[in-house]
Amino acid sequence: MSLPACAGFPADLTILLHAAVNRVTVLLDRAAVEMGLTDARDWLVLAALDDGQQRTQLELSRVVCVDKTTLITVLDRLEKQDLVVRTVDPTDRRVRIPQITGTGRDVYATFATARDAAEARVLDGVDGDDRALLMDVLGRIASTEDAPVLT
Amino acid sequence: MSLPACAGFPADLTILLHAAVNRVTVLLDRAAVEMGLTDARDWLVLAALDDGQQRTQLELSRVVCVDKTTLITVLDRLEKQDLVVRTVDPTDRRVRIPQITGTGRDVYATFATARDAAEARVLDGVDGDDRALLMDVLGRIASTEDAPVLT
DNA sequence: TTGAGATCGTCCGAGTCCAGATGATCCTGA
DNA sequence: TCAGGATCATCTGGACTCGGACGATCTCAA
Repeated sequence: MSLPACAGFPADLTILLHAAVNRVTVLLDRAAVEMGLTDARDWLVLAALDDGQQRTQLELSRVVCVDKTTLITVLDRLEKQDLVVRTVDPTDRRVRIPQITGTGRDVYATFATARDAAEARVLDGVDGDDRALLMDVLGRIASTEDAPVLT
Repeated sequence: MSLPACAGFPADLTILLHAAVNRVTVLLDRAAVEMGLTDARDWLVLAALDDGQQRTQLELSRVVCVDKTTLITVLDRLEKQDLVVRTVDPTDRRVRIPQITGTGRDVYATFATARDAAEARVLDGVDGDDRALLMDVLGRIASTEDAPVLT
């Protein structure tokens, strides 16, 4: 998942986005392995579970943008480390409700501070207003509707 | 490579970046396959070659953030489609200099307009100043120095 | 109650990725 | 000239990814 640092070339939104995401991913992967997680996906899942909302595995896979079959291996791993448990929904025995455990919450909390530090470093020199704008625009990009047809 | 659209959850720089990059990747993958390219990497490579600069394969792999062994398969594919040729550096017979062909340039040009359209749609409602700022900040994130040590 | 169809999590297999090994070639110093 | 080491592209083995198939379970209409 980690890639070499991108050298600069023709600046275009997509290319810059890729480069930026690679940059933070490298930092966060490093922070993740330092606390026993193997991947960025691990803490993404923990982050999604940390809000306490009950989600089915399928919903979870959509939320964290991880393929449902890949999510299984992530959950298997996290469950083996006692960071997560799969509970059975009493009203529907098909579905599993993954939930974060106490230790999972602890691990995620310490990771979150490392993550915030990494993000702060990466945003060094960008003032508050610009940060807010950045987040806003990114959020808007992320949530643009799918084009009905692409001619 | 394509992922389901990300539902919104705790907004954090990394998560938003991932979501945004997924969003544009979905759009661009679609545009790419419509003109016979299989992947985002295909046009990334074409984009890098389009500036006419002579690069060794290793340099190219660094520029487009693609593993050198994976780049080989990408170049094989592009070469088979006559979009690219591998020339041998006359001064160093070890290295190959991949170069974009005329048809490669044509394909990339038409793709570039599709890409610009997709990006424009995604940035709809963001005015010029904010766009410039976005690109600037992304560029700065992408080019932050590697931390010497992470304590 | 029963049957058809939808939806869940999981499994399987073909395809892909990438760290490390390999062979070809270059460079440098003796 | 030549040996030793560096650097290039490529190959290879083992791990990972993900579309499609599967069994279990639910829902709803008859």
